[in-house]
Amino acid sequence: MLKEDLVENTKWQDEQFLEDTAELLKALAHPARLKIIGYLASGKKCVKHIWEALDLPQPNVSQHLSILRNRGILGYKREGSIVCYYIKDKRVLELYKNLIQED
Amino acid sequence: MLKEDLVENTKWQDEQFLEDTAELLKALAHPARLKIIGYLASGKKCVKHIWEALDLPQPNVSQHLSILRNRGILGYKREGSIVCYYIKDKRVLELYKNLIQED
DNA sequence: ATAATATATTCTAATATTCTCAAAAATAGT
DNA sequence: ACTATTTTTGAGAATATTAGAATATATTAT
Repeated sequence: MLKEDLVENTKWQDEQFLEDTAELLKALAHPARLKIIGYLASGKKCVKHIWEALDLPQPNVSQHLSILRNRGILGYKREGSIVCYYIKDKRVLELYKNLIQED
Repeated sequence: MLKEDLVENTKWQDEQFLEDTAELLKALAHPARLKIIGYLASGKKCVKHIWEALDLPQPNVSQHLSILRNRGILGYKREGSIVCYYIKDKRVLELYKNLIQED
């Protein structure tokens, strides 16, 4: 993206974009939810593995998963008695990559 | 960034990274503050121009500016009787570019 | 049907965020 | 010093978010 594009860009005038983007960022703006994203960045994982790996109480993780799921950030698939989550929103993966960049 | 890097990446285990990043995202996760970032993306602007351009009450904008300033996202410079703000944190500009990308 | 395992939902108390309005600083010009 | 302009700060109520406990649901095996 060129600097000119940024100067001429008028996305910030689009209230719908602002609201949607703020919602997206709000969903990500929590240590536990970022942790979930980071853990899922390497691929689909089931709920039990998630809360065990993250060392957080199961209901708490479940709440955060539902927030991320409801905002369309995560997708899930039931596989028998277990449920596996994955990052559905590609933009979020890009954002996360951006965030872990050292600079 | 290669996919392997994402698989092997362990940033999500770094509690300090999680907290700092969540703070950063929380600061951005508001329509008015995103609007400010978008407006400033094209360069330094003074406060009056900001709240006029954004069509928001002046004290409200000032509060949002102080949030962004206190988190080190914005810098400012007094020029006589007016104060001008600019995006200081380069990561935020990168993030914003990422967010306005159509996909 | 019952038990065991895996996951989700609901409620509550504590805390944080948000907006609005009023008042207070800071600066410049007269 | 007085006034106008610009910007910041504070108090208040309204709303939202959070963790944690208790409970509920779904699936599988016996």
